[in-house]
Amino acid sequence: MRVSAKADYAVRAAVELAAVGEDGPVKGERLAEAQEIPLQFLEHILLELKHSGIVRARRGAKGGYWLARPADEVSVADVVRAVEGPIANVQSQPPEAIEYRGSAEHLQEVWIAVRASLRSVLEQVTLADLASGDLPSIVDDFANEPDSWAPR
Amino acid sequence: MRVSAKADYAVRAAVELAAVGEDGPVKGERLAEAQEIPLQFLEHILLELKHSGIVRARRGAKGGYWLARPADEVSVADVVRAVEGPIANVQSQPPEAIEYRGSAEHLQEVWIAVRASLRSVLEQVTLADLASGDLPSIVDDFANEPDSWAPR
DNA sequence: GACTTTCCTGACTGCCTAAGTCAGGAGCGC
DNA sequence: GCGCTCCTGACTTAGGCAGTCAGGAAAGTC
Repeated sequence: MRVSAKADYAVRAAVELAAVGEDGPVKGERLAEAQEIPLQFLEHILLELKHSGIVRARRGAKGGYWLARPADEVSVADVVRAVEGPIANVQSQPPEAIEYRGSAEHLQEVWIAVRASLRSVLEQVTLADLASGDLPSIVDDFANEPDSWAPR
Repeated sequence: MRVSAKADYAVRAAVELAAVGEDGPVKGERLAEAQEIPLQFLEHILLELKHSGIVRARRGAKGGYWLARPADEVSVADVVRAVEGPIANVQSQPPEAIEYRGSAEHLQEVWIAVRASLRSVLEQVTLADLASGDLPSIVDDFANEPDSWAPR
């Protein structure tokens, strides 16, 4: 139930690209500096983002990275899945594939609900939302509840 | 963003205890068989549950484990936290402790919302709910949406 | 066409966690 | 005191996480 450094980095780099917009390719070094991410590690991440079609790249002078699609068509879930694989797996299996015995029978529905609730946030928020700071209401609602900020 | 085997086992064992109710202590071996969990591993897990006050135990003949509190006062979140630690940490830090620079500034609110949405499910569901199969509406609502069952 | 720049890729590392197993010790009830 | 059951630490094996290193391949520049 934790978010890896890789996923965090990937989203931050993608938002940075969204913020730059159409102003030509951005080189890895600049992304790394802007978000304080180790350059070599970031390049591996950007490669994965490229392989899953979220980002494009060109080499050489004037080269760099840019978003393959408009920023409002890329969700945080897309980015996280690209580097971490399926969201909310249980024991490396998707929740719908698990069978529970006896009194734990209904646990499956709980894991399904967990995954759905994660999706309801991550699939709603786009890179454009993040770059503009104008977040969807579901995020605002949760974030405005003081209890959400309490550690536990 | 995945649920460990340990957390899954812990919840299943706890539900089993909830289902048995007041009928005296249940031995580890029986829990292990009922839920098909490796016995030795399960005993380590039960020990952790004991240390965090969710379960009690007695040794010797007629010994075994039972819930320390009524089943409707123990949430799935309690059990998961007991074995996995804080839910939804980012890079091993709670989301409220992270500072983001530049265009990623609002990412913090997204992680906060992610955690809050997880809590809204996991803290709502109790062991009693699971044992009876009568799940809270938030779980039902998510589980009844066909899209929630689609892999992705 | 050489040179520089930037991405692309695989191999490697060190550390940590996950998912267990093994062996023995300690308390409880009879 | 004997058997049962929990309790605990040490150990293992595999794999993932978070990077680093070294070199190669395309794109643009002079």
